[in-house]
Amino acid sequence: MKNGRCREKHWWHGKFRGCGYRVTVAREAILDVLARTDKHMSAEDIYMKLHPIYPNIGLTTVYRTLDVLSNLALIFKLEIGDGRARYELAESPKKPSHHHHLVCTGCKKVVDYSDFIDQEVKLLQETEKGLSEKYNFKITNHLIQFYGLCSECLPRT
Amino acid sequence: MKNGRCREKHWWHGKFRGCGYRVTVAREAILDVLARTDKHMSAEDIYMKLHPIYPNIGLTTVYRTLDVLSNLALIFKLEIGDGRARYELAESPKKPSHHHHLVCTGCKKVVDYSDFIDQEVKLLQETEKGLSEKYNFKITNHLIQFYGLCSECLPRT
DNA sequence: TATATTATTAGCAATGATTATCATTAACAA
DNA sequence: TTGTTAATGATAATCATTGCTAATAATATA
Repeated sequence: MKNGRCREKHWWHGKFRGCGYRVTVAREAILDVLARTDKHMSAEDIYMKLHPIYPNIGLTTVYRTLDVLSNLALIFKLEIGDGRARYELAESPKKPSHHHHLVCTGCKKVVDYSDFIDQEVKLLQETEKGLSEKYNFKITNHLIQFYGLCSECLPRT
Repeated sequence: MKNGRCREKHWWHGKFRGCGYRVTVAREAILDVLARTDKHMSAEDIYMKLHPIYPNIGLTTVYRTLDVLSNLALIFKLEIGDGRARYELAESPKKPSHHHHLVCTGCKKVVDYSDFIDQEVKLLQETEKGLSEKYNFKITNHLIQFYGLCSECLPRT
């Protein structure tokens, strides 16, 4: 059975090579960490998770690798307003492909949701079209996030 | 005729006092700068604008004041993803009361839009209600932003 | 109006996430 | 196996923002 731990070829190897990137231990390890969690981890979270197993992978490499993986669209960078970026795998069997985020401003936990996503996407498309024309923008991206307190943080306020 | 320059009492004086804040030159000057622009300015933008007139207002004070004004909900803090927060007056005759933002990733210009806002608000309310119940969150806020290139930045790519 | 109280401020140092530098190491094509 | 060159790790640098502290100014009170 396949898993992310062994060094056999994964589908993304082609994507790496096709873009002139090499397949390295650090890159596989970081992808692997993100593939094994449903959390939204910061660079340092990933570094800490990796360190016991790969003590020679530095924080700088984690940042650089996350940047590469972002550029390859293998992962998404997510800013939740606390000045520390989080990352999540772009495609995952665990999560719906198109989703938005619900962020707890207490513990910074992020929940993926895809409820109402069809209506959201529909409205987004209309809005995007309208805005493009009216303001003469080439729109490339959007961001929808809800902020609040989760059930664990709420009692603590 | 009233304007923001003279030191006569403004409606927000009550809000200041009611919350135990004092009305100071720096606070009025910063509110005034934000009231006179439709741009979305960073702390340093505001500092630079203020400096020729009030050379004794320091950058630290600008940050602190923006924080106070944010807490009083007189202004909104706006993060556009470049690590530098922008600020805008919460209520202004110049801009629609409820609006979202269209951000140019080239020059970081921010356009307020309120097109489609009614549908957006309606959907947001439904989504918020649904998410609150399903995930047991107390939702306090939301963020909708579109990103793209404005007509000036597009040709430069 | 003069004075006491205490919030506010300026200047500077410190923080903390992220990025640049550069000598060394490792992928991988041949 | 080896040469080329991308990738790495350690450290220093950056940059927006915040902490600190003595000095100042806004307001309450006499």
